[in-house]
Amino acid sequence: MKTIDHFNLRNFDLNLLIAFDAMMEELNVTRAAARLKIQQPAMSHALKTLRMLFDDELFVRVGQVMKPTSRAISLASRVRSVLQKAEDALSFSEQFSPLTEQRTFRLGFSSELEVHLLPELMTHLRKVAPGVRVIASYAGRQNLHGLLERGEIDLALGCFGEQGQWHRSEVLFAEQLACCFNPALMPFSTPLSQDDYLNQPHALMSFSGNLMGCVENAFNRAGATLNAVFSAQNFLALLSFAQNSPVLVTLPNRIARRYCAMFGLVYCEVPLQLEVFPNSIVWPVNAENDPALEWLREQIRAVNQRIESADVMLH
DNA sequence: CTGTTGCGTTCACCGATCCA
DNA sequence: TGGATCGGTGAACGCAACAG
Repeated sequence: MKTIDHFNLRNFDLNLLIAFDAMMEELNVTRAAARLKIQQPAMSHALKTLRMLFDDELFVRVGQVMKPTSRAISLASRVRSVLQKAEDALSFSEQFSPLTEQRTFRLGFSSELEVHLLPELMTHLRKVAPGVRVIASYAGRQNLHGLLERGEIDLALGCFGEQGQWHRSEVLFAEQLACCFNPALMPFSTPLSQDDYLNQPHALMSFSGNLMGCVENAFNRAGATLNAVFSAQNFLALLSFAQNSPVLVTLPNRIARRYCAMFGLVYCEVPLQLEVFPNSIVWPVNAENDPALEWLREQIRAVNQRIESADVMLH
């Protein structure tokens, strides 16, 4: 194994590498300083020291951004690799022991997964890890990154779209859309025809403050336009609405299957070729090697698998 | 206990650049 | 062209750690 020159490293403030990495991320001294929770002059001093040590400007101002020099660009990946290894080494802990461990996990859920997966996950965790506690909160596309970045949640579950560079994700399952309606108010036979589906007023789940929410693009790509008259974040409001009104509710397949009958609604598939919506587990990259979170992800996968098998048996 | 050192902060000021 | 914004620099100061 190659030996480490401790004397040389002792004379190099490793915080400078963190400053360098922050500068590469932000390309702005003030924002890089804010990222490190120091003031801009301190960041400026750090940059000055880095310039002296590497004998290169590293970042030159071009207009409103600090453009990295070729030397900075070539250093970037090596610096990131060093920091990643340091973080991995420091975050390493003993193997997680579910039977004895006392730990509180903070999980962010999209609203449908909170209802559909969380109860079964909790039932499972109570059996296999009695010392584990869970604080669940809402996580959506808009607030996911902030929640993970600020460490307010350990991981998130839901349909979130693209992930940032500092996050890792794995697809848990691919969700399709389904629809349901009150047969007493809408006397359609199932499966629904495309015309019947498209010509009726619709109610959908939306977290973005508009009527169609994140499914809008999927319908656009399928060349379909829905007459959306109502959207809500909570699917119970949609089902309750459809119970009393002649309206088609389009919502995630799993939710539709499980809750339609409770509201006296008929379940059917959406008569369109729509893309699927991947529901993922998302966690910050710095928790990559946390054995407790690794264990938890495994439990989530197992519980999800069980739910999927039960759904298949039922339908 | 005291002086030294290192680091970060606030403050002030300057220069470069952007934009209305 | 002047105001706004941003980065760079230096002085003064506070604080904590450390050595003697």
